[in-house]
Amino acid sequence: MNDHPTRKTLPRLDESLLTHLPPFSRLEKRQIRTILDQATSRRYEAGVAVFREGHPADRFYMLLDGYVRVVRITATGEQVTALHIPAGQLLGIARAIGRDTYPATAMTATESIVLSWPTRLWDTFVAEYDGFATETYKTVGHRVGEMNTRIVELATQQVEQRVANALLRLINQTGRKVEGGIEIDFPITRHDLSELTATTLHTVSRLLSGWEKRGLVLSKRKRITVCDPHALVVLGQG
Amino acid sequence: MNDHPTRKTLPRLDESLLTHLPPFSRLEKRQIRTILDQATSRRYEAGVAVFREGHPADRFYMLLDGYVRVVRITATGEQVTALHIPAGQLLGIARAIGRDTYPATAMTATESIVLSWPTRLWDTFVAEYDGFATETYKTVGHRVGEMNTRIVELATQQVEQRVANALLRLINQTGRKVEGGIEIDFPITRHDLSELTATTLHTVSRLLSGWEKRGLVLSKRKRITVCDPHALVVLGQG
DNA sequence: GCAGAAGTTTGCTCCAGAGCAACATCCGGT
DNA sequence: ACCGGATGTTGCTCTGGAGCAAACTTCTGC
Repeated sequence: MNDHPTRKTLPRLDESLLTHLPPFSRLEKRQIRTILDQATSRRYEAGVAVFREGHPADRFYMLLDGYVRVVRITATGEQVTALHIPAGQLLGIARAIGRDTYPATAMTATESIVLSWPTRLWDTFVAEYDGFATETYKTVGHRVGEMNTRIVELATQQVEQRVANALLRLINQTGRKVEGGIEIDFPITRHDLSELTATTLHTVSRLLSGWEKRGLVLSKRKRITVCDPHALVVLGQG
Repeated sequence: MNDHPTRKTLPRLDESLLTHLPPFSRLEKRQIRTILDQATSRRYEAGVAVFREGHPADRFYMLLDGYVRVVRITATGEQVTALHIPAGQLLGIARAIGRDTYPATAMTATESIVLSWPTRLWDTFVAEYDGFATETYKTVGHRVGEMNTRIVELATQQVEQRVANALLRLINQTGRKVEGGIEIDFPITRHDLSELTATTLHTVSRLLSGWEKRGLVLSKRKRITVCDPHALVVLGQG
């Protein structure tokens, strides 16, 4: 029963799922209906792969709910997180950038709901649906910008700055207001953060302890709340 | 006379300049003629900016001859090289990824010849010229892949491995066979190499000295020849 | 041919942060 | 309630490579 990535062809997907998402926002109800009828809906639990680096890119995806980490795995088995993707974005769009295999692995960070379509529909989507291509390429552009930023950070900043910045980015993308600050909306371990900032979980742990003593953050197991974002910004600038 | 970036509207550009370059290779002579007639040709000396990060992306470019470094400049003024672009590739294609400013600065590494078009022609190119969009997005995809690799390298490898890999990439992209090995085809300083690998020129210098003693490379001022690529590959794996 | 600039080499010191180890804490399953 | 496996904390050591300083070499312009 608890089949790992659960495939569920839901009775009928509601159009409102897509109408407000940028790649589809300019479309008519009828078009969205067609798109949804071609989609496969699937629920993944936390920590499983949606697709894997190097595999043929036979589907593309829209993350409806949850969070996905885009990771690369090195020859020695270490994982490096390249990107976090929040709900409402396309992923696995290798086809858009002329690749026929996925350039990285996508792992769910939380339980997630994902729609997907076979890649052969890609060209149809681009041709038929007004604004789809443009919005997709904006996403690509945004991710290129993020990657650029990551490179600069890795190249020039100290660990403390990188971790501070990573935390800020996470609360920006996925922050949820709680009493006492802004909490990262999904479970994240010290180890996850260390993969995101290219350091060790030990160093992350030490930094968080230090910040907690100074009242900048509040952290429990797999949970981090930022109490003083501004102080983190200052740290992040170095 | 020696006006820094020299603008030269050459008497007439020859069609053969573009016919064998991927974004244009499927086009007819007549179409290429039109494209060339709309282009501005310009020569840049080494070490000048073609366009700058953050400026409005009002033109897109094709590098006909030379090499260009794509760099980002940090708040503290350090430069980080994100990418090297060899002749025959498009650059400054912010428009393709939905951006209206350039996400990075492009600096010539050597004297270079560049064609450019106003960005408002972009949509026309995409619509009218078969294969143009596809090939462009392949380029984007390739660069995304490179950036990903850079991130992984920065996150997991030691300096020696990074420098070895950078050298290998350079000779792959721009290597010229000479007696005794493969030489990087443009002048490159220890400092350039350090910006490419996120280290200091001192460390690069030490590494090169060491490798030279072991017969792996041969380096003069601004010139590096790789004598034993295979040994570098081994070093690069760590 | 000379002066100054640009690029390179090398020695020395120092420290951020990795690596290792040991322990503490929490959580889920039976 | 208990056990075992994740997860988190903290102390200690050690080292890669940054930072600084000084000298050397090669170019460029006058």
